[in-house]
Amino acid sequence: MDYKDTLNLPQTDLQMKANLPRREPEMIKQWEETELYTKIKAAGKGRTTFTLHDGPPYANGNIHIGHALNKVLKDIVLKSRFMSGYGVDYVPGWDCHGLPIELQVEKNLGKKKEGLSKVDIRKECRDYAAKFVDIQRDDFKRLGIFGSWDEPYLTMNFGYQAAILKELARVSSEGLIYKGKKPVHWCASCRTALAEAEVEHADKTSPTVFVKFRVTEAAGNEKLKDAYFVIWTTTPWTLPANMAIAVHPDLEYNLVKTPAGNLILNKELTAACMESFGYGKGDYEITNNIWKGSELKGIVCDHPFIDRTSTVFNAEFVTTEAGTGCVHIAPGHGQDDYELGLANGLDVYAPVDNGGKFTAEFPEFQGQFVFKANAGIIELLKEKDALISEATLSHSYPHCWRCKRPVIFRATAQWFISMKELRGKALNAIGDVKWIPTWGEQRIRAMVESRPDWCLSRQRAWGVPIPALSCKACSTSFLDQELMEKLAKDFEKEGADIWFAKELSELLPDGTKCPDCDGTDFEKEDDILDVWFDSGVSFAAVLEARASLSSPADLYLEGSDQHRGWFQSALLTSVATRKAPPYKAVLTHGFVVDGKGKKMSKSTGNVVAPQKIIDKYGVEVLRLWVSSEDYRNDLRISDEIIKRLSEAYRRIRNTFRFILGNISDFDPETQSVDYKDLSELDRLTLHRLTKLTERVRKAYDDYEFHAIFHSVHNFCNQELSSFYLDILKDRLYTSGKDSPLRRSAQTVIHQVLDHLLRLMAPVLVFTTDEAWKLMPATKVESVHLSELPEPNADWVDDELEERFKMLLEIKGEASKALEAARRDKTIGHPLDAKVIIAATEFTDEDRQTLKNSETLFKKMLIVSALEIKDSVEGEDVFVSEDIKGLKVLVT
RNA sequence: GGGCCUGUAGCUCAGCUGGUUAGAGCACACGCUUGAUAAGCGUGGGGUCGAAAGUUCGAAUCUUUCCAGGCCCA
Repeated sequence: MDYKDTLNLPQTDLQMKANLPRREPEMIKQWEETELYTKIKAAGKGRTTFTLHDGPPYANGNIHIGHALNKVLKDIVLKSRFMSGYGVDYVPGWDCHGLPIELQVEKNLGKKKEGLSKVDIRKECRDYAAKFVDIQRDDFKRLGIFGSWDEPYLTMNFGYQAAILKELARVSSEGLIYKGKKPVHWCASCRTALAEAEVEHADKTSPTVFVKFRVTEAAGNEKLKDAYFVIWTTTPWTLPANMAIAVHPDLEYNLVKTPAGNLILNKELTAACMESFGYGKGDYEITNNIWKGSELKGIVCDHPFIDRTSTVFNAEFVTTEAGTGCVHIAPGHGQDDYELGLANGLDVYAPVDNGGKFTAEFPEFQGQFVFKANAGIIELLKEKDALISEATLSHSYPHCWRCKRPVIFRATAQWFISMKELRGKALNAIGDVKWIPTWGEQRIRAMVESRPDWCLSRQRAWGVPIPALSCKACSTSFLDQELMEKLAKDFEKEGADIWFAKELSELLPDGTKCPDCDGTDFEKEDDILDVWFDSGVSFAAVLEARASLSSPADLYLEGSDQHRGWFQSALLTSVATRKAPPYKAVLTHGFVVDGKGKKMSKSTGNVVAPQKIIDKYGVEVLRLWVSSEDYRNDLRISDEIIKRLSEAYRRIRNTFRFILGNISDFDPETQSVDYKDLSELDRLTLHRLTKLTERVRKAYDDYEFHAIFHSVHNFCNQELSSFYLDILKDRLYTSGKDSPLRRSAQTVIHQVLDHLLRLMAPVLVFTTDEAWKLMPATKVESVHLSELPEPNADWVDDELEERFKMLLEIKGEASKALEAARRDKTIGHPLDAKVIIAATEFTDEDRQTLKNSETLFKKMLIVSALEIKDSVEGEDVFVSEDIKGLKVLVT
């Protein structure tokens, strides 16, 4: 008879090789077939709900590693919250409207799009978005994420579109919406506004002019009287819209006597300007009159050719890179100009029409195309003796992506949400929210404090219309409350397309009147809403609309870029309409960067695709990566990191496997050994398991997921593999199958595995469930329907822990002695060794403790014999350096 | 250029309100084992805490500057 056959060797169906890429999809299928998620939802009924509201990704393109990170974090949160006793439902969402989809659709259509109506385009966009929702949904499900995948929320659903309009009406009824002007990129040939994404930069040749503005009110500064501020511009055609001059408050400006008069210029730029003006050394004189920009503020000049003044303001954006350090400001034709104008109450003036031609507001040039008018403007400047010099310049200039023609910057009418009243309320609301990490509060606070009014309107096709009316009689443009409310009901049934498809007469409630002139004849306006408004109001469209969710949400969880995105759009719309934030807590994570901490980009070629990791290692390893990193900072990913993680995964899996193999003949119901009958070593393990459970549960509660991975990984290595389990092997393999020694070991490792599986289930969704199903006598069909283990107070034994501390320290020293003996070839396997330990200088108490532990200590060292003596002598004695008076002899 | 954030061994992380020779796991090297074996065990080397200056009796831990990097703006 083979001696081997008498051993109780491990037996289990949990394979050492996980084969995750193949197994995971099978398990997902199995979960679907057994309707696991339905059961989770059902189990949560009647419990306190925990609502994590999903921020909708944009329905365009395949998922990248950032999506995977975000979704896995959410999944870990919800699984752990469910297992902590909350009712949860993960309702995934998609952001479906907006420019990127519309652009892509137009690109795909190519020439075919000529002749297509807005409604046709919208249909194409809807199909396109739906396609990517499907693609992304499959990818997300593959990540092992549980959720209501069959009932996601899509911002293009009719119900959602209706909700958007209802919320718009609600914001409007609060009196927060107004129509104003704002400069946008405008293509005069396509007669449309362009978004940033539609603008391409290319070289263009422009005329450049130096223009002088005569000072008329010197603010008490005599030296400046009749002097001239000189500005430089590459767009002479914007001069009719000049409203001001900007100087930098901290730069120095000097007065220069020249043939063209006394000129005020930035000091550093003076020499270069004189050269540009064609003045030789003797032609000008730089005076000692120097002012800081801040001292020039408030000076008033005359516009060179229009009967209007132009005031000097301070602006930080003024640079000395080119020009004169004095900047021509036309709030209707530039972003900086616009903001400066807004801050100082300047008119957003742009006397240019949709075709890029001057309007009747500037009669001298009415009907002239702006770029053609440049020459005429320059002539006019000459006539008025305002031109100092002119030249041409080739520079990078924005062009229309479609017609490739240069675009202009032009103020157009737009709808806004005013921040005037809202800002203070939003800032207050920020204080009511828990921000994780805490600095998130400072970040969003600073952004809300400084953000301009929210521009709601977009001149595009794919979105929810802003159903504004324009009165044919008096040209007043307005939002009608009744119309919006009626329309919202219609959207619910037929979708937002009807605004574009139907005649106004079919949509308008009876008796609609112009608020200004009581007129009854209107035109539809066809601006659509900024998509940030769409997703912003998801608390209304989703949380308030679904029974399984609650509002405000318990948590929003997104990347830190959303402080300026969704967190803000949701906050503003919610505060505007509900007087309260839409979330109780906001958690942000960093961005995924490469192994060196650099951002990923196609051009750098350092992009890590989740699909590649999944195919090679499995989702489980990707999830482990998410859980191993401190997501509050940026998260690094590289081949090395993933390789390390896959090794860590194997270690954890092997621990599961070893325990499973050794409890295959164990029935915890009938064969468990009482705690009081367990050995000290067993109880020490239960004590430490309890500590681990406490730590891990706290980490879940506090969203400190990386602490979970590190704690569990350490536990598997330190406590189990290299200590407890290593010692246990002898007991498990050689004791009688039903002996108390073996059963007590099984009692403990069964508990250990039961705890570990449940503690890790939110992270290692596949492996824990696979192992769970192989556990003896599990009553719950899936680990995901179980609960996180409670720390068992009866298992805590700090005194025991303290006692073992000394033994473990001595064990470390004994290991060194064994290692030395092994090196000398005195021994091979420790089980061949006999060890004598002498505690010569120990206190009597410690020596007694040690002597009492002789048997235990022999097991801990896994040696054939062990003796504790008062002294030991000989050449081969190992004398400890770390523990005074400790000697070890190995024979 | 501005706001916010980050920078501890090859990798991922600890290191509490400043206080003994900076820790863990993994990886690496060497060895043992072949009764967790595409496994297990042991021992060991490795960082002065991004850099500099400062505050302090004393700093990885506080301050300033600089460098590198990230997000959001300009």
